[in-house]
Parts: sequence; C-alpha cells; structure tokens
Amino acid sequence: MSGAREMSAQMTIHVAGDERSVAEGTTAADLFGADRAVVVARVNGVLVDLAHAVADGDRVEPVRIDEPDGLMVLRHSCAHVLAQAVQQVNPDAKLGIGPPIRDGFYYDFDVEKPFTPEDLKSLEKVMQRIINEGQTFHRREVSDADALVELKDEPYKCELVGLKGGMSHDDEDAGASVEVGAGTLTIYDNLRKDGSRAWGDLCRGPHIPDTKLLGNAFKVMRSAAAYWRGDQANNQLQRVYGTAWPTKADLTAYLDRLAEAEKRDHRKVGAELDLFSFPDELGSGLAVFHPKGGVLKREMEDYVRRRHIEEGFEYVGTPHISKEGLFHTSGHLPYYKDTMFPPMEFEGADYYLKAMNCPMHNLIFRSRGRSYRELPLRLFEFGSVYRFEKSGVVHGLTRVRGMTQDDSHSYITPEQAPAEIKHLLNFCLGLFRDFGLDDFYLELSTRDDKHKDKFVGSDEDWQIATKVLEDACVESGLELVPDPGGAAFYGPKVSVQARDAIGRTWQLSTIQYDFNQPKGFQLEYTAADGSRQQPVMIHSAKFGSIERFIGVLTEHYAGAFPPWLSPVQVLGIPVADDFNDYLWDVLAQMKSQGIRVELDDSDDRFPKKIRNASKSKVPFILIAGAEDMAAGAVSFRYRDGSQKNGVPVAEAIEEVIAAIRDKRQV
RNA sequence: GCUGGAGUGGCGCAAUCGGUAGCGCACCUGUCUUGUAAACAGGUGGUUGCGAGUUCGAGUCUCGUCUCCAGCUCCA
Repeated sequence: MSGAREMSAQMTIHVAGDERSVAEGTTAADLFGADRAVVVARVNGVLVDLAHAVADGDRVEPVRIDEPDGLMVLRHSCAHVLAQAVQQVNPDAKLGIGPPIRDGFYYDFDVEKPFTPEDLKSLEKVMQRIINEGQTFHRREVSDADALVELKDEPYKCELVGLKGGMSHDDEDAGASVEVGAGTLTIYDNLRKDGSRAWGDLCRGPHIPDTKLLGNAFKVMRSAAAYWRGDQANNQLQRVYGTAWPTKADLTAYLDRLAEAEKRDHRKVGAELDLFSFPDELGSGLAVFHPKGGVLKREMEDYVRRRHIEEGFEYVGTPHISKEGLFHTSGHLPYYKDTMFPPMEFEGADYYLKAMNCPMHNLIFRSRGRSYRELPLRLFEFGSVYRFEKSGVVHGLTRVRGMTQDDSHSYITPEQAPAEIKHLLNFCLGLFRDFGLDDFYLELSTRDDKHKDKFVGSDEDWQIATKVLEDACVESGLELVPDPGGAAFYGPKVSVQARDAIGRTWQLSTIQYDFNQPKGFQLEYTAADGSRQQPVMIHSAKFGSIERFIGVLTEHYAGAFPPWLSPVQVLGIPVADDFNDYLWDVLAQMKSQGIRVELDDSDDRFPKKIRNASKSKVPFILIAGAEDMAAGAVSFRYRDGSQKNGVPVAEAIEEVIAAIRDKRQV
C-alpha cells in the first residue's frame, strides 16, 4: 500500500459521472468517506464496501444510507448485529441466513428453545450495546476449504458453502445468495475499537463501515419458525425479524405505519361497523355478512354483474357440488385434491364441493354444438367455491375456505386470445378504478420447469400460452413482475396487483390461459370451413373473490366507504325530538329515490348522536333544528367534521344523489 | 400442516402466591332532550373456548382438543 503511494501511480476513474484522476490504492472511503450518509459504493454497478480499493477505469458512485440499496445494506448489517447478539447470549445457537427484506431484515437460528418475547427484548439491549461499541465490518476472502474449517461449528453455513455454484433459483429466493455469492467466499469480521475480533459471519456483503450507523433506529419485531431453505421437508429454524432505518424518525414513522395498518384491519373494522363476522360455530375460514355488510356485498355484486353483461358476458348459474368424475376430467382431483374438501358419499357416488367453477362452465359450453360465430363465448357467474385451506393460512376475509368468485370463462379461438386477454385486462382495471383503486402492477406466473409434474400440458403449449399473456402484459404498459413457478396446474396466469391507500399491495384479478381443460372436456366448435376445432379458454376472476375484495376495500377506505357503497348513506340527526318528523320527511324523500337512509330518533342527546354517527362513518350526516326547519333546509355534517348549514332540501337531495351516481368519495 | 403466542358477558380489558370473577362501552328500564365526538340513575347479562386431570379448592397448574394471532409453507 505505502509502496503504491510512493510510486504515486495515478489512475483514471469516473466518480458519480465525473472523470477523476486518483492515486492507485484509493478506496471508496477515500472518495466518499467524509459524508457519513454514504455507506457503500457502487463500482461498475456492483455494491462494495467503502474499504474497497478502486481500479483504473472503474465507474464509482456513492450509495447513501437512505436510498434503496443503502437501506438493504443497513438492514443486512443490522441482521449481523442481531446474530452476534444471539450468539453472545447463546453460543450454541447455529446460524442460518440473515438477509434484508422489505422494511427490515431477519436472521434464522437453530436454537434449543424458541425465543420468548422477553428474549427478544433483551436481544435488543445486547444489540444496542454492540452498536454503541462502534464495531467495524471487515471483509476477508477465504477458500472453500478454509471456510469449512473455520465454520466447522456452523452446519448450515457449511451447507451453503457446499451449495455455492450449484445454487438454484429457490435458494436465491430464500435469501441464501446473501451469504454466498457465485465467486470467492468471504467472511465479514466485526472488530472492536481495540482491533479485537468480536464476531464473524460467512457473508457476501457488502456492509456499512461500522455499527454506529445503526444508531437507535432499529427494533427487534418478532420471532417465528421458518423452514431451512424454505423447504417444508427441512428443519424448522427460529427466525427473528427486525427493522432498521437511517434515523429514529424514520423508525417511528414506520411503526406509525404499522399502527395505521392495524387500525384499518378489516377484521377489526368489520366488527366495529357490524359488517361481517366469523362465527366459531361455522368453522374456520367461513364468514357471515351482517345486514350492513350485506348491503356492501350486494352493491358490489349488482354493479359487477351489470358491468360483465355490458362487456359481453352471459350470466350463468351452477351448483356447489358435483360427482367426482367431473373433477377428474378437469384435472382438479389429480392436481388439486389437497385443496378440496373430502368427498361425501351417497347413492354410490362421491360428491365433492367445488373448488373452481370452470368444470361446470365447460359443461354449459358442451351442452350443444357450438359455432365459431358464437366465439368469444363468455360465461360468468358469482360462483361459490370451497377450498380446504390449511389451518394456519386462513385469515379474515382475505384467505377463507368458502368464497364467492366473480368468475368467468371466455371460450375463444387461439387467434382471438391476444385481443380477449387485453379486453379482460382493461375490464379489470376499469372495475378497480370504479371502486377507487388506481395504482396497479401485473405479475406473470409461469411454470416451474424443474417441477413439471405439478403442471399438465406440453412444453409447446406452455410456451405459446405464456407468450400470449406476456405480450398482453407488455402492451398494457403496466409494471410487470415475473413469478416463476406460480402458475396454475393447467396454465400460466397474469394477476393484477393493486396498491391501497397506505401503499400495501393485494392480489386481485387473475387471468389464466388454459389449453388443458378444453382438451380434457373435448370442447369443440365448428369452424367456418366446417371442421371441428378446439377452443382455448381464458379463466378470469376480476376481484378474485368477493370476500377478499370486501376485506381489501374495508382496509383501503378504513371503513369510510364512498357513498355508493356505504351501507347507510345518509343518517339524520334531529337537534331535538321536536324535529324528528321534519327530518324524517326529508329522509323519506331521499329514500323514495333509492338512497339508504336512517334516522337517529333514539333517546340519546344531540352530541352523543353526533359521536355515534361519526364512529359509524356514514358519509352524510343530515341535521335539522329550528333554523333549518324554518328555512325548509337541512345541514350537512361530513366525515371530516366540516359543516354546511341551511341547505335547501332539494339541493341536499341532489348533492347526495350526485355523489352516489358519480361513485365519488366524500 | 409446522413453530411460537393467546382465548375471561356483544366489544375492549382487570383479577397478587391457586381461595369461588370485576370495570368501561354496548344493551334494557326510568328521568332527561334545542346546534356538532359520551346527560344522569338503576338494571340484565359470564359453567372464564371445550373436555379431562391435579387439588380441600382451578380463570390461574398439567394434558388433549377447537378457535384466533404472528410467521413459515401454500394461495383467490
């Protein structure tokens, strides 16, 4: 190093776009170290430690702690501090992997006893001490053989060393790539101020220069079990989740966001607003809709049904159960049996609750000869399906065992596929906008080529289907995220993901290209030349499930639904009993025009009625007292607490009607 | 399904070392009722999720089971 300096050989590099001449041996820290907010560098597109020495011709950019890559590194380094803390408290804990994730990080450990909430609290204290020590991260290259010797007490790390090179995509997904990259193995040592080694971990890096940067803007969140390398067949490790941010204020803001999400939780809001419940007596994952939730559900269904018909769908109806043969033909019993409820046997046949509507729609298609002139033939219904979801995954309305799909099947010629998919995609997006969601991206789920046994159909069929879907996605201009291995057993799918009011994403629509069921059901139509041809079918559920969508909307609006969906649209509150009749007369006029109204004629005093009304989140509170009555008027109180007094009755009615008609939020 | 946590009136919570279940809201009754987030008084309601066990005695300890929560694995 000093030799190089003496020679003072110069080299040319590009720093954040500017060409600069620097001495050989210059590190990223030399270039950016003065700014503590710069935590790592990007050299020729690759993230490296600040201690990394740049080479002639390198393109070097600073990476700040608050940009996405910087946050990932910060969180990854925090995961190391957590692991150090765990091994300090429990030297027998074996290390799994510890990657950064969205908003935080986790680290997996093999420990005798799972972590208790108290353990997590004390771990946080130990972490804080490590951070306050100002330990520095140092990268050290090791050979595979040396690594295996050094890590002889870390069986999981050794396994990762053995995997290096032959790493599969699954492992990358599971975060293993954070520990070992494709190239030389590296170990990161944490050194104390006096230069002694506090801890070390097999890791690809890079890391922040020192632990001080973590400050007090981190938190250990929770622990849970996780399978080693994400495989149910492997050991369960104890995973500790944490979060880390550039500043304490960022951490607080994040915790506030979590609190906001909790406040919006549809299970909580649904109970508060008397929308739906999940009676134990029914069984797990089965919801009942109360009158107010019933209004919401009916409004949605009525609108969605009408829109389907306008878009060229035909409304059909099918039963909830069927003899097993049907689900053999469709492929569900061979490929999907675990997710179906066990059969009930009677009259010598096994009957299954349906998990999908498509087989029954196929029977409708097949009920008579079909002409090419009928295509696209689009069958649609609100189909009740039942799925035997594993007990641990059932969750509110978003993951249930009994649900209503707004399910349709388009029977088309292969040539019609691109146009039909585009049509469906636009239809879905339009529906979401009507419901107040307007931020989307697409996910393309394809077959996992390594597990072909989970999917039916030839390579060629899959290739064609995938290409058609992908083209439609690209053409939509929306962001497209690949999801390898996520396809249905009978074909690839596109799903529409929507972001809600607080930025969370939900999977809603799915559009699936299916060449298998037409084969299985021997569907055919007569082409123009008189030949018999096999149609392609496109499955599409716009909201996925009505139940889930109600859950999503409840959280999106935090229960304050736009007037057209609100169970009660106008709630009348008289200033005193004497105005009950006058106010009811106004409400009755609204009611006769289809507006959902209620009058609070309870014995409560006026302020209490206002409070109750506010908590119920009705969009329009209508107030009438002596002044209003004298003027033939009413007063509005809106959800934000604002007020509009002395509105002539006719005007008030028009205001409410317009808001409902325009599907406006108020 | 797996790991951990938790189930106490409709909802939110309390109950010390194991000593026989209490509060607020809601609900019911009565007296009230005049302009923007809680009038006052009284009252009803619980086999502490369910079933065993330990104990003189179990909300509390043990086992089983069901349900919920967090995550894993899956998925609309």
